[in-house]
Amino acid sequence: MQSKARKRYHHGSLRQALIDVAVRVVAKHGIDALNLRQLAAHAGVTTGAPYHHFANRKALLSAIAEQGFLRFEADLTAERKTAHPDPGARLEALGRAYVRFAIVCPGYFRVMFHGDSSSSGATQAGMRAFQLLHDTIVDCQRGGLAPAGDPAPLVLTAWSAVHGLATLWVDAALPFEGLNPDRLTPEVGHLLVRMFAALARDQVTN
Amino acid sequence: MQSKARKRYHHGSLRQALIDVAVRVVAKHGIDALNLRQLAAHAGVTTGAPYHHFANRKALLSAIAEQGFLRFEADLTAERKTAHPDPGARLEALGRAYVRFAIVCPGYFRVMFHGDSSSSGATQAGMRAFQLLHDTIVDCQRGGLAPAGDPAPLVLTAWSAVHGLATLWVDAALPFEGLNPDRLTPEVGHLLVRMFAALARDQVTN
DNA sequence: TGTACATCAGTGAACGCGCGTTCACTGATGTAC
DNA sequence: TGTACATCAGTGAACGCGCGTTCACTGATGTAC
Repeated sequence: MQSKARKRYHHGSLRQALIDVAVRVVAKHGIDALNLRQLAAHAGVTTGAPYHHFANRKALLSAIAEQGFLRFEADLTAERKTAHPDPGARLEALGRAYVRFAIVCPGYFRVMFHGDSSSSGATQAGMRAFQLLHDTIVDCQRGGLAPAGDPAPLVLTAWSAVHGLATLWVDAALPFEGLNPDRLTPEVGHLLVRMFAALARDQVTN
Repeated sequence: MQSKARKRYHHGSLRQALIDVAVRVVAKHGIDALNLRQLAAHAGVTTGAPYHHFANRKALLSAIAEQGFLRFEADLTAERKTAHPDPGARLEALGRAYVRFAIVCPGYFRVMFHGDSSSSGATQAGMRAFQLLHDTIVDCQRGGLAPAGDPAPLVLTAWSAVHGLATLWVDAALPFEGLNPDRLTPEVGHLLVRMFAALARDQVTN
């Protein structure tokens, strides 16, 4: 279909096509390697064409970040609608969705967190994703599955753990052999949830 | 002393001076903004001079990463030599040292984890730092301060949490108000250690 | 159903500059004798 | 203690190119009548 589409003078969906190619390039070679001329070439279009859709390189990155955050939020929100036996399971699913997003869409992930893009749409979607995690942890507290009190440290700990795991993965910065994150990722999520619950029980006992 | 030193034809320690300036630039404006000409200018030297110390830009980044990892390792190792009441306290101190390094030296931190530099010196220092965390967690297990069994998930969880916290901080990617990481960072470390211990007790009880 | 015209989204050539890198040179430093 | 010479670490000018960005243009599309 690409070969047919390429013949047409008007691309039809160049904006999204550019974003798609860009995400793939960033995933493979990092943000620095992103270059509008090659991008246009990959999309089968001349160098000037992208400027009908993005004011400049930075605007493209902003658009990618915004779309990334929206998809990210959608992934997490989908998890809320899935039936989970209890808030603990939901929390674990949220964490896994977070890491999964980074693994499946490393291009988006990189731009979202290193693109220096602070579009309001992006921050808002990021905030909503965070709120989801926050609410789930509060639900855990109510159900006795997380220690009572100020939820902020719990939220930050969970957020840091999944973000750290995702980041280490995407940056291939796990400088140690014998550790297989692919296998360990679910275990980490499960461990966190079990630890929340254990500390909650501990509090009740004391 | 800079003004005096600048008059001399030979700089004396240009190599380190360049690294120092580079780290400051990266801390402020990111790796992409690092540029050898400006760097030379900041160090009070002409454009060609850096090439007597670094083969090219990439070599400079590698040198920064390597030095960063060595300092990082030294920071963590120093914590091992400090007297701590128990392995749990040592683990907590290690975590705080990790995050502190990122906050104090964001320039090094960025290059270490995004510089695409994989010098063997750097990876080896990174491995030793990781080993330190690993050993401390095993000590916790022996002391009943962490759940028994395969330490790998515990290690990865702890590593992810501190790395995530550090990364979120350095990237200023904490997109939520009302959360003050400066205050919360020690709490996160403390929480993790307490959760390890709680889950350990839980295992004994069952 | 056809024609005129505005608008949109491409083309492709060119501008221009920032920045990595090179090179012939020169001043300073250290070492042999 | 002084002289000759090798070597190191600067200078400063220039090369060259990759890449963002612009611009006059042209082909396609949609809408009014």
